[in-house]
Amino acid sequence: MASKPGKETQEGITVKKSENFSEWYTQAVIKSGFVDYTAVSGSLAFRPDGYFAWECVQRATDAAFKKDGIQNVYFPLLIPEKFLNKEKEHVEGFSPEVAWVTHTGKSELDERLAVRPTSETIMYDSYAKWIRSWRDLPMRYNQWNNVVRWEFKHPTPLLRSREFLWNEGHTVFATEEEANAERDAILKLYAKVLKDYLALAGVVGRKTDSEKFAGAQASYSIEHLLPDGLCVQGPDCHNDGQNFAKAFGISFIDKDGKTKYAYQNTFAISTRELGVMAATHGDDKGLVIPPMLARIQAVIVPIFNEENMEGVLTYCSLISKELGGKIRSHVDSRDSYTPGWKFNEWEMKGVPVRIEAGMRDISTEKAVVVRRDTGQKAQVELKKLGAFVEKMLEEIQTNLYEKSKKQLEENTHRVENYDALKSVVKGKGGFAQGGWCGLEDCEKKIRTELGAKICGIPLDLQKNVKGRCIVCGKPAKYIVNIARAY
RNA sequence: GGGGCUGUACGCUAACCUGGUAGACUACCAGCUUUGGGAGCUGGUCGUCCGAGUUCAAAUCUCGGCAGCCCCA
Repeated sequence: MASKPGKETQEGITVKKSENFSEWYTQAVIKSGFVDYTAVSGSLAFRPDGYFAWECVQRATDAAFKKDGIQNVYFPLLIPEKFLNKEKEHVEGFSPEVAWVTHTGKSELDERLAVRPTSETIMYDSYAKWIRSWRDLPMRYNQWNNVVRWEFKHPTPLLRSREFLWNEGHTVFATEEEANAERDAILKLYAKVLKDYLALAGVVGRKTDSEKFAGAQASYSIEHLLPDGLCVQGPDCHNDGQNFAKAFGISFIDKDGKTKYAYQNTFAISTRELGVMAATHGDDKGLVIPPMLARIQAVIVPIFNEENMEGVLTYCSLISKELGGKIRSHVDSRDSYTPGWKFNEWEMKGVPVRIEAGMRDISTEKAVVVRRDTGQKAQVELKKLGAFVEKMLEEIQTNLYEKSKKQLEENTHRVENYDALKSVVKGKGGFAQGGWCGLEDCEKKIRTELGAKICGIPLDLQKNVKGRCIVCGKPAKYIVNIARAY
C-alpha cells in the first residue's frame, strides 16, 4: 500500500530519537495522545492514556504506603503567606517560584495566599496542634495532590511542568533512628515502584548540601539518566531533622516527662516519572508504554473486507475472550482505517502487544502476535493466546527495565581528573563518576565552569572511598555522579 | 538570569518583504469504494493567537500581551 509523502508529517513522528532528542520527546508525548499542551504555559492536560498511567503509579505507591502504615490526609491548596515565612531556608528556596492569590473578585486580600509549591508549612501548623505526647507518634501521613512551581526555565511536558501531580509524605517521629529507618524503607519502596511499574532504573543517592531540599537536614533521591545524557531527579525523601519541628512547634512530652522536638521526613514521587518513562522507553515510532501502565495492553486489529467483516470480528471477540479479564485488551473495529494505518497509530501510542487476526488466522485457528518493544512477530494458537500474551507482557516489562538499567550503566563513566570530567560533561553526557573532597568550592566550580552538578552521592559506593577529588586533587571523601541536569 | 526566533483550519504550509477576494495538502463530516504496514473518488465543514495603534483598507506595518522553540550563564 503506497503512502503519500506528507502523511507521516500529519500523524507520525518526524524526527529520530537519536538525532533530535528534545523534539522527538515532545512529539512522542503529544502526538501519541498521552498529554497535551493547554492555554497555560507549562501546565498540561493528561489525556486518558497519560492519566491512566499516572493512576497505575499512584495506586501502586498508595497501596505500598498503606501496607507500611501510612495514612492519607488532605490539606488546602492555598497557604497563608506568614506560614511560608516560618522556616527561613524553606521560604528562600521556594519564594521565586510561588504563585500568589492576591484578590477575591475585585477586592484585594489583606494577606495574600500562596498556591502551594509544597505543603510542609500548612500541614505542620496542624501537626503542632495534633501532636502532644509520645503516644501520638509516629504520625505518618501522606497526601495526593497537585502543586505549582512557577519555574523560569522553559517548561518541558511532564519533565518540567509548572503544575504537577505527586504524593507528599509528611511523617513525624520521636527519634532520629526511626526517621532514618523509614527513609531507607521509602527509598526501597519507590525503587520498587520504578522497577515494577515504570520499568525504570535509577541511582539511589544522597544530595550534596547545596542541592538538598530547602529546609531539610539531608536529602535523598533516585536519579535518572535520560537518553540525551542529562540527569533528572526522580522520587526523593528528605530527613528534615528537627528543622521544621522547631519552626512550627511540633513537640511532644516523651516517656521521661521531658518536652522534645520531633524528627520528620518528607517524600514524594511525581508525574515527572511519566516523562522519564516516555523518554527512556520510546523509539522512532513513538512511545513504548510498560505493560503495567498501559491502558490498553493488547490491541486486536482485525483484517477484514466487506464480505468477511462479520466473521473476522466474531473471531476477534473470541480472541478477547481468550485473553480474559486479566489482560486489558481492545478490538479496533473501526472500518474507516486500513490495518496499516492502525498499526502505525497503536505503535505511536505505545501499546505493548498487537494481535492481528484475519481470514488466514481463522482458517488455522491462530493469530499473529507482535511485541512493541522488539517488533518480534509470532503465530499463536487461539487456545494458547491468554497464557502467551500474559507471559509476553511480563517479558516486555522486564525487558524495558533491563534496557533502562543497561543504558544507565553504559552511560556512567569513571573519571579520574578534571579533563576527563569535562570531556564527559561537555561531550555525550551521562554520569561522570569520580571522587569529591566534599568542599563546596569544588562543587561550585563544576556548576559554574561546566554547567553541570553533582547529581547525588550514590549510597552503595561510599564504602572504602579511595582516590582523589576530580576538581582539586585532594583525597576524596565521597564518590559522586556528575552530569548536566534538567 | 541574559539573548534570539516563531505563531495562518487538528496538523503541515501559501499569501507577509511590496497592506487590497485567505489558497493547497492532510485531517474531520456525508456517500461510494477499499482493507495482511499510513488506499481511492465525489461533495461538504473548519482558519489569520489575543488586544490596541496606523490606514479608506491589516494575515501583512507598529506596540503590548499570551503561547511555543533555540542558544548562553
